[in-house]
Amino acid sequence: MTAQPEPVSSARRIAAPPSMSTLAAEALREMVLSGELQPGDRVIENRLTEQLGVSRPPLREAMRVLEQEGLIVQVPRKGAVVAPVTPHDIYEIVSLREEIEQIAVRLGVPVRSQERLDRLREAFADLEAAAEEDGAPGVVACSFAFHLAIVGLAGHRRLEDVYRSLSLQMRMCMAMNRRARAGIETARQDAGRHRPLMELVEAGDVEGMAHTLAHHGQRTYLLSIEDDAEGHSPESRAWFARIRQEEEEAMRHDGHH
Amino acid sequence: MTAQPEPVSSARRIAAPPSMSTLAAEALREMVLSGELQPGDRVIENRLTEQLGVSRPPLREAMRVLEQEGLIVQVPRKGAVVAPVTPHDIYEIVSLREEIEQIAVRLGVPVRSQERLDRLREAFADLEAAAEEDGAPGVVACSFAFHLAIVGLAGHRRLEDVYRSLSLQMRMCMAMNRRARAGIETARQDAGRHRPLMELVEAGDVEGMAHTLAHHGQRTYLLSIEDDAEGHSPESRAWFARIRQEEEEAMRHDGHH
DNA sequence: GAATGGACTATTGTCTACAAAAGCCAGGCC
DNA sequence: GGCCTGGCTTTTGTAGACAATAGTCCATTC
Repeated sequence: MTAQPEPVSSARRIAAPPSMSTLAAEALREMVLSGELQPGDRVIENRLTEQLGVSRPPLREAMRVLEQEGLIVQVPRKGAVVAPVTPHDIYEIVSLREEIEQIAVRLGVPVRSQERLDRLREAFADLEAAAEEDGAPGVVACSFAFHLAIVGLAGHRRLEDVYRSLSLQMRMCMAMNRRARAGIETARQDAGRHRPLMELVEAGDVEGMAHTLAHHGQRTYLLSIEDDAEGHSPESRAWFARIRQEEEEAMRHDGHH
Repeated sequence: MTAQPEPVSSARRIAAPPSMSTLAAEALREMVLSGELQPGDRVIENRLTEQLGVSRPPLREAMRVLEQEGLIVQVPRKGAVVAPVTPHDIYEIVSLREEIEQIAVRLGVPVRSQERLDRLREAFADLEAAAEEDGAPGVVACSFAFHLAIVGLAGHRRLEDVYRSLSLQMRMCMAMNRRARAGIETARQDAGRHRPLMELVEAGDVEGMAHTLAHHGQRTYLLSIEDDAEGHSPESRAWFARIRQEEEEAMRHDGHH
């Protein structure tokens, strides 16, 4: 308490020196999310080391992280592939993601933490800016960031981590080539729905939030998937049927108004 | 078909050749769960390599996995420590764990998948056997396995993975020396409460399951923590207060009956 | 006597090299 | 002609060594 030998405390916090393994993880993640690597593609270690300019050990650590995030799967002596996604997987990802949103608004909206609200407002501003300027995939990232900030209202790190992981997986699904257009289109449609969400947050309307999120736009992208008969489970089939019905009802409602 | 140089085809499926990194992860996880390593303890790589008999690269991969599981935290150039747990962390772990149980029974109990029910019955049998035979920590592991099997009814891999991770963190908390006794004691108390749960599952009573799980015994162990003023957040404080009140009410109810 | 500077040690981050297993292709045998 | 079998290639798993950084301790100085 007598003397602090290091007065560089305020700027220090931000400057975290990123290790090679962390950088490799980010790069690999980006490759998956951008669609450069598609579900089912093999992930060869040697191939990537020269591509990313790192050695194999850090790359392997990065792959272990991606595996935990659900973006790739590793089979012990056979190698790794980008996680294939079946309709059942879509069901798991989206249903759990919605459940977590519900939990988060229930926990977080009533608290009204200024710090977290500011973070959300910032994400909202970014989203609106991105929606106006470029019609590019930047909107997708901002949309996910906005939703993440909503979940962040709860101040529940573990809840947020799970949500982040699921969002990554959902983005990976959207990057599958045949769906890509639908994904971006969905994001554009959603852009208009974010303002009502923001207003509900400001008003502290938990019920409204829960209801709006449950019928939020990112679902519409699911309708492009249903046809695939392969990889359905009984649960996923029933769930898709329910979603489709709800969406049709919502669209009919929109048409009538 | 002429001659099988390796007639071990049926047993093969089970015998997945575990790599050193996997073994290291299991060993390290066991050290944390048993309390040999306690929250806050530093995890030195060299120290562990000679202890576990593996080299550093696989050990580092193992640590990355444990980090994702929430059992250790790594700071870039400073090293790793066993994840410290504050009351707020306890709040996060237990509250999310309960939410997931609720989701799981809602999704899983009505399905009545024979395969998953058999798995649950097996876990229940193991638990009862362990409860009768040894009064040791084997009961704790079986109790967690039983709960995991309940969540498994949903057939929702991602839900199950999150639950598994949270259970590991909860076991780690229980391994903190001052709470250890309370943890095991709790497990013993719980043993008697598992049969009703099992019966509700067999009866397909979703509401009953949800209610019983919400007031299930593993909460009682939380009462031994509340005093710690350090590391509370507003959310955790309110939550602990609510739990304590509910538990007192339940105990009073038990006393009156 | 206390604070500051520097050197040292301990520890992490990374790379190259080696060993083993799995898949593949060609050649031979039935 | 088809299938097995042998070796070869590719790829993964692991080890040991080197480089760089952060923390620590001691000596020196005010």
